[in-house]
Amino acid sequence: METPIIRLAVDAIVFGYDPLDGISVLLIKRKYEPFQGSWALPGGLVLENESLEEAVERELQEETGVEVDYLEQLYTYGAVKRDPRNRVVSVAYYGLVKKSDFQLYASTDAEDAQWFGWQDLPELAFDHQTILAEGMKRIKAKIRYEPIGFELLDDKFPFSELHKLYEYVLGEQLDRRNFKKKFLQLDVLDELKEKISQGKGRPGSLFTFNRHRYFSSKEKGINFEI
Amino acid sequence: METPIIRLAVDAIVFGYDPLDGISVLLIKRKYEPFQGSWALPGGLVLENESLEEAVERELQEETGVEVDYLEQLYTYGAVKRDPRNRVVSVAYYGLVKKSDFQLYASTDAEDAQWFGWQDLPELAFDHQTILAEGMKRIKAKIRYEPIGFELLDDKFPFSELHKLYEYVLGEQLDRRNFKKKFLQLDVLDELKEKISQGKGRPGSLFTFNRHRYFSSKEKGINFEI
DNA sequence: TGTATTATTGTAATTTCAACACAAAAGTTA
DNA sequence: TAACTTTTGTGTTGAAATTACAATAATACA
Repeated sequence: METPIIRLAVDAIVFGYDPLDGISVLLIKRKYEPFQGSWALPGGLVLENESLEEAVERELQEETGVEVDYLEQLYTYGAVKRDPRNRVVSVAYYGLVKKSDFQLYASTDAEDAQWFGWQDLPELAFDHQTILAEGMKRIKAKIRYEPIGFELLDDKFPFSELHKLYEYVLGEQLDRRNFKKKFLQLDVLDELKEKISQGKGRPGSLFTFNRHRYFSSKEKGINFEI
Repeated sequence: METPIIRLAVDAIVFGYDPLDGISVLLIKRKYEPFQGSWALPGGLVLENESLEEAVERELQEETGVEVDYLEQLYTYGAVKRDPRNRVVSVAYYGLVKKSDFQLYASTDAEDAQWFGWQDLPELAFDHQTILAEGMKRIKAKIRYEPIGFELLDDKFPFSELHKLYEYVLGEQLDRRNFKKKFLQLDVLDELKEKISQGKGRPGSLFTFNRHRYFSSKEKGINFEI
């Protein structure tokens, strides 16, 4: 029997955050058929001598100029007819970035690259709608038991920023006082002496995420949960 | 640029259960190089006109004669050198079966197929050790928030069986009374009039899992959690 | 200087949960 | 057939976590 010809691709959901607009998703406008002119997740074929993660990073760099701080595998989509022309199996990843860190540009296979508010997404090519829906589900679940939120914030941040981020991601209101109490109990934040004034109002202390304490308490089997 | 040649495979972790031995894993002994004679997860290359799930089911049937009741994707392994000879990316799945439902047989690419107690596993070929470790982690997490345990029990079962199963999978003691209280609160079990006597002791009622009630409460956003 | 705005801290009421005790219904023993 | 062992069924309780809610402090701005 001949080796079957199956092409292997990666697709990436990049969640970007900034304190004003909340969570956005990075999409590209396709330059070629199929689905020419449609919006789609960035991605492309995996090369023979690169790992899946390397493929994602390369494609993101080529198509949009973005480098992710955090990347995790989501799911692999293998329906026979998901690509109308060839058999393409795609491994989907999702990544997190601070939106302000990048200036988008489009090149190679993309005609355009743009952020879309996650309440306000266009129709997508292929089965990318499904992939994205799954990704949104995953990040909502994940942020409750892994401290991935810090990938989206500056190194030092006032508590209100963290609070706002969680409300954006989970799409619900969280009592400010209880949220803070709960989070501080996890003992993974350091409060700095510095205060920051954001416009008017009483200035808040800045906090940093203490990775070291997080990992050592994780080793001890204490698990993060919000 | 030429289309890269990457082979796509599937591997399956099959967890089998019976009330005496607890959880076991189905392994095959490899007939051919590489890793000839080693134990490995059942699996093989995906054909051009079948989905990933179909590939898993076909390979399991061919190599071991087992049909799974429940199948779920685990993770995709794509390190460049995970197969010493060619570039093979493998999508790993895990499945659940009642061990008593099958008589194992080996054929095609397998020299032998056998159940191994999950405390008592041999060395495995390729990166299958890693895959299996991930699978065990996943099932432990999953059984706490999805009612997958019922795939491993008979249609009607005394409560003690369910309790024992959870203790096997989680590897820890669970207070019988609290476990039962918690489980009944989920309101997905029906208690039958029938009793069953298992040796000595007071006979217990038989229960069944009410799929319908489970799915409709899931739709309402009520989530299962033990 | 007063007012609007945001941050910080506290506490009482409620809910949840783990630990435990005991009764009921069988088989086992003598 | 009575005493004992094993297993199931049901309930109680105290500690801990969660929730709801309000008063005070520190700044910007007019």
